Amino acid sequence: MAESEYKLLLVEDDEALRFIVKDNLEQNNYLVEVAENGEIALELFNSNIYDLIVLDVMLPKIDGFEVARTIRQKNEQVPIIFLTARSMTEDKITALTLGADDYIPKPFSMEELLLKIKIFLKRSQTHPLAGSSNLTKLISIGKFQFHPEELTLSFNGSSRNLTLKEAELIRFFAKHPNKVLSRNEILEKVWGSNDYFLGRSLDVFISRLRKYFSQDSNIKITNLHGIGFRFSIKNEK
Amino acid sequence: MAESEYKLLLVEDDEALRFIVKDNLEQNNYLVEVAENGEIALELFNSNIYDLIVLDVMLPKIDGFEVARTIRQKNEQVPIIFLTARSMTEDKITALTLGADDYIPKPFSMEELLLKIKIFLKRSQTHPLAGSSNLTKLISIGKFQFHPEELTLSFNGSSRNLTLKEAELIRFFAKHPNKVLSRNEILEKVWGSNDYFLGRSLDVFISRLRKYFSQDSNIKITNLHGIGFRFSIKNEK
DNA sequence: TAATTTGTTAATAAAGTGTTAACTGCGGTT
DNA sequence: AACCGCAGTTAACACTTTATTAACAAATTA
Repeated sequence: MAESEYKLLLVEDDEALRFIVKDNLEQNNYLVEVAENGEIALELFNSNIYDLIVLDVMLPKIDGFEVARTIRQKNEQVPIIFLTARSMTEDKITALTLGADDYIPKPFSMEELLLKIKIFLKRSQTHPLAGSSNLTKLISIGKFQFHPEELTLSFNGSSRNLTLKEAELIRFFAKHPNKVLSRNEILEKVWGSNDYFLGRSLDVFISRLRKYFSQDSNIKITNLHGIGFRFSIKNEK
Repeated sequence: MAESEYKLLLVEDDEALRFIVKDNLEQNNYLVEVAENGEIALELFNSNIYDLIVLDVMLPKIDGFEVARTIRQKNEQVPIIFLTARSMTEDKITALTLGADDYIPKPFSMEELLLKIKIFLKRSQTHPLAGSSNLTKLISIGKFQFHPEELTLSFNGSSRNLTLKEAELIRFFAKHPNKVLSRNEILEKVWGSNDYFLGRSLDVFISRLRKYFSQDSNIKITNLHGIGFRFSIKNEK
């Protein structure tokens, strides 16, 4: 298995490079989603939880800094690694290196990128929600708004409190929408271990989440007999 | 005998090289299918199950990266070994060198290729369905689309749910189309063991699959009395 | 034709799931 | 220290889904 469970967002416009870097990151057990421009990047960021963002500065339309600024309004912590051209002016580079973020000049080696990613992820490990990820304040799930920090799930003005495990399970599902997740995978990642009774516990939580999300018929938790579950979000038109 | 069980796809436009490499791989007990360009490669990939892909980067029409990207959309795990020309730009090569995928600069030695293949196959153990490894998201079987992860078989817009065993059996057949498979082989690979009653169980499943595939007269499961079965797909013109 | 193998449907047994409620352990209160 | 409230686990029970076994018909082989 060897799952790192970390989810990264890679923003890069050059197609070949994007493919190679994505592929390499995946081979190193990161979950990677890609955006080829700033708009798509922000869209993705709004409805997903990422542990780290790799961001090319030179992008069509909205440039990398602009994207970073917008991201920072919603999330002050998620590490951002900028991919910069060699031609960057001194002041911009120094501005970058001061914060928690970092930069890598092109052309770069995968070793270098992997190493920096590793360092950042290690550093940003401390937070209340056990598991792995860094805190995004708000995640949209269908008609709902999920606040991992607040442990709330709100919809249509009203808000419901969640327990820690409920929140972690929702977060895990939100991280892998529309994907078949094995019982084993869920238990390992959310509960940390896996035995018969925890499996039943999972069923109890599933049952509860179904109730919570029942107001939005586009959100479903489907069981695949003998395998696991799929948290699916149909985006309506 | 000496069946390696591993099935490879070799994509290479140079005819002589293609022939030599294929021959060499076969000498080493790999099942090898070849494609001379990206289009054919993708076509083959759509209706076959491969354990590893050897992919020339320089191809007519669609280049190797483009092929790889398309493959990765459907299968995140299958190892890809790139054959690259020396002329590649620095950053792309360095980006490649680290991941689980690999590259081999031309000209290369067969030893080198064989060694890398061996390493990759060992690492990416081809697992049963439930373990979700090297799963292609979608495999075309005649008019049908088979989704191993989702456990569905769809055709003409409508989709039917499969059980785990049904899916495993279909997957096994799909990997060895038009080949005679002994009862023993099927039972060992799909059921894990072999006794009289499991044999009868297999017959029940065969019967069911025949029903599922009956809408496409080009797909047949033929019994060879006293021997086993052949899952055959006639490609229409 | 007799024996064996296969095709098919139905019956049975086994495993997995959905749900509610009871239990357990723990931190915080009185 | 006894009590409370709560989150998470375990228990219980009904129910669903799946795989295996049984039963019998049909086909094949010797």
